[in-house]
Amino acid sequence: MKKYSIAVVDDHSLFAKSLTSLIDSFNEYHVTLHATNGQKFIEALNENDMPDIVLLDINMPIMNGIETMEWLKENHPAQKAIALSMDDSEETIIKMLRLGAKGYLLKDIHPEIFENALNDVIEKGFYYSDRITNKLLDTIDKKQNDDHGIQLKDREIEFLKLACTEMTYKEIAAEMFLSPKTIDGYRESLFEKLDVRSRIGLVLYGIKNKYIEM
Amino acid sequence: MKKYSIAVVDDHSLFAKSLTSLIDSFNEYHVTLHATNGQKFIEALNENDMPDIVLLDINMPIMNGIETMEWLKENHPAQKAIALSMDDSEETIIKMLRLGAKGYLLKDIHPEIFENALNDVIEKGFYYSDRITNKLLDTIDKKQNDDHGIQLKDREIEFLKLACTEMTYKEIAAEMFLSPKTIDGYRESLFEKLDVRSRIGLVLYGIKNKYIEM
DNA sequence: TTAAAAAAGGGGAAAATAGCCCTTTTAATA
DNA sequence: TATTAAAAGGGCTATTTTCCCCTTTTTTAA
Repeated sequence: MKKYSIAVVDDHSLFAKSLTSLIDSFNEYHVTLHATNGQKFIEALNENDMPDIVLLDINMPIMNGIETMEWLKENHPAQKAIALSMDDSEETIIKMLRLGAKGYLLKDIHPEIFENALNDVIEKGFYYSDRITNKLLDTIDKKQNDDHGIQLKDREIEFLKLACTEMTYKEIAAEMFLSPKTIDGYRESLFEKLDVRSRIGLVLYGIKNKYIEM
Repeated sequence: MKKYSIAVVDDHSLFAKSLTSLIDSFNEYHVTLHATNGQKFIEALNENDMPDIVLLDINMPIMNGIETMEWLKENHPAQKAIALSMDDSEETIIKMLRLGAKGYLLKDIHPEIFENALNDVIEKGFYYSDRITNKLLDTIDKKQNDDHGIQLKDREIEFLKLACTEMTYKEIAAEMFLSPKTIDGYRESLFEKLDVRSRIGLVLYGIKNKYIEM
């Protein structure tokens, strides 16, 4: 019986190695490739012998899971990949699924369910857990209007960055060569767009989404 | 040859199971006990047959690694335990080592080094990695700077955390069962202490100094 | 035990922030 | 070119934040 081949792309060596042991203990699977980031994964790929499933961690140095998924979509659109992450933020999940991930597993999943997930992806082409589905439903409720993700314009981003400092809006207006009233417009429109109710909310959003470095 | 026994205490089932596979593949070690939190670990312990090493995750529901370590120190002071965590915050490391952990491993450690660490703990009684040592040195530097200034009291920290949300001060006062005027006192005193001029400054300070997780 | 300090609370006012509805200017494109 | 959408700006008001100076209560330490 031919075993299905799995590639493990994860920078947490201990986890990756351990996961490999586990997968190799399954009857129908074995790990044929291991890389610590997307870049190394791509370099190690043999175009003529692609793995049946790629297990892709999201947070990795150099080339992360999202970038790797983008590359896969571009270069090997038929490649099956499952995102495997600690990160259950809606935004990340959506990004990965949009890019064609066949499933999104949280790292605290039970080993038996993990094996089921592999089976499902091989047999049915996808695996979506309850938890991920619920996360998505939450997201739909929260922001059904911006279904292509929140795109901030350059000028808005500039304002957001300044709003994340101790400057008053008046000072920000001077800095941006705009009237305080215009700044007030940016503020209102961002409050609406980002679903926050105070400047603190802007700051938290800015930091969470890496518009400002700490 | 007798194998050394290892207990794995970790709520991330997939990781725990995988790690078990890995350890069982080592010549000198095998996993004899697995629990998903400290409570279950303690219940499962056989007083007459303690494991040679306990691998203890920090972040777990119900009873976390620190609490479990406290219990071990109290009840089995000779028990060897290694903290195993994603969390490389100085505070946590220090807490665990003070409680008698024989080592502190980050989950992205290399499998070979992991085996070495187990060997060291068995043979020498401890294992400290470069990275952890450096973290501790960093902390010593920081503490020295803090000495003539910034150490926040519990109640101040509680306030700071709430100030880093979209709550108004009035709402924070209600949350902390204090008068808004008292909250105003905390605010003024923190502004002074942290050298900031607006609530935004508090938020930035709180995030920079990891009083709140993002 | 008593003095000092820290924590809790208050009055009042100026500045900043937030919410709503509106007009003018500029840019985009059909 | 005419139409439209977006960007910039204004007026007004309510709430929140910030600041300064003050009293009472509780803890801490000499």
